[in-house]
Amino acid sequence: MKLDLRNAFPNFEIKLIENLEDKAEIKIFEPGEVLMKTGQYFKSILLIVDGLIKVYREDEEGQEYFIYYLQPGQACALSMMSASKQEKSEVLGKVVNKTTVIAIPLEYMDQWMHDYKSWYNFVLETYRKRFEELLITLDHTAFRNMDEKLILYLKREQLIHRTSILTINNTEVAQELNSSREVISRLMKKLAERGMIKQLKNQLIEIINLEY
Amino acid sequence: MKLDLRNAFPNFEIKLIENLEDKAEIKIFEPGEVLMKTGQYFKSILLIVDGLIKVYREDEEGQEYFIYYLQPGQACALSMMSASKQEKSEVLGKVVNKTTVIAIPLEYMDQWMHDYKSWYNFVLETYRKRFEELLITLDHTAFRNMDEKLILYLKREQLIHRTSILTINNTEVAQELNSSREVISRLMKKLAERGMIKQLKNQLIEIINLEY
DNA sequence: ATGAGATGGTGATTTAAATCACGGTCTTCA
DNA sequence: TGAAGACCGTGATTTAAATCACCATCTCAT
Repeated sequence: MKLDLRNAFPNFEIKLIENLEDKAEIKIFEPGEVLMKTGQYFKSILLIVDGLIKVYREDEEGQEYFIYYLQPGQACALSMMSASKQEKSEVLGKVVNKTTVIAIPLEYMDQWMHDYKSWYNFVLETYRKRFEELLITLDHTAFRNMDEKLILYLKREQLIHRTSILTINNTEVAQELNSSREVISRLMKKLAERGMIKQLKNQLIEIINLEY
Repeated sequence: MKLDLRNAFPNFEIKLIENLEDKAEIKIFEPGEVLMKTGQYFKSILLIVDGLIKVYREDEEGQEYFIYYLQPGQACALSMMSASKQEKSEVLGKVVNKTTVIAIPLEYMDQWMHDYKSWYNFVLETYRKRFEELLITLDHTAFRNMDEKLILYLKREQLIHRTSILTINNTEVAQELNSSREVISRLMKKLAERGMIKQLKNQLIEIINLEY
């Protein structure tokens, strides 16, 4: 099977792409599957070629708090950080859309950092991006009330799915925001009253305008 | 002035230490001073040789939410990540104890990654450590009630200062936990009732046992 | 078509936390 | 020494959110 790595990772050098095609194992995941589990050892670095991954932080009771998305051209930062030692995953990664990842044996991490400038830049950029996303998530969590968190959540969804019609399951949103279904239900109603969203049939909502 | 860099960074190669002594600018900060401001451009990578730094995330109203400490032998991860582009600081760093830092011009970052294995390891380890600390902070923020947050806060303080007698200012704790003085005051009283702490004179408390 | 299971809406109640209001106790320094 | 300023404690009230209770839909497989 031939992958279009150039498309997903346009900044990679030709040599690196060739090396990737040679060394990397291709894995396909279906929606709902788990890409990485909390506590699981990383055996390889994971690069997302296609699809969409949702990353969560879990607490002891199994509550799954949403932290960020991973998209094509991105990588699981934690799998990279574990390169040297045998480290466990600190997060849970669930497949949203059918996803193609390439898994690179950990030992190439350091070697390629040395050999390919584009890999070096990619790794540092990955760290920076994930760190910043985490800071933003922390902001939302620490400084915002639930109504604002919900609005920010909807904005993220709209942005990531590039559509103003979202399939939203209140129960799931509640879990991901560490709230409860009833609260989300009432807040959704308020957003609709404020004209920010329109509640359609089923589990569909239309985003009208999420700016206050 | 001669710095004991070997002591603060025991894993650095001799050559790297020599290079550091040559290239780095030494800066001394007094308690209360600001090491890095949110929005400020990084001109250099900051390594902590001695002292203690408290790092905060700020919201628009200037609320300062505590995220983690930086200690000798550690570095400001964000200053490293900004190495390539001109990036602004996302956090606020305040000096707790008189602190000595060495400031390294950004251009050496990439060069040394190439030249010194110990620098490479240090940078990756810094990223990993900060990322993990941020995840832990997020846990506390997302999953814990204020009483638990306070207990975790006190544990961190005890650990970092290596003493069971803490100088605690309720007003400040409230700000750092994004709560209010009154709430902290009442929770402290409860912790004292449960025998977990003892409230001494002034702003002193003694940690007895913070495990439930 | 119907009953099970998943989802959603909503009133009532409880709880955690924030806020208000006020008075007390230190420290300090002119 | 005594007034200002920085803390702290605590009752009362309000607010945001969680929880409880219950019923309404919707989906889907038999």
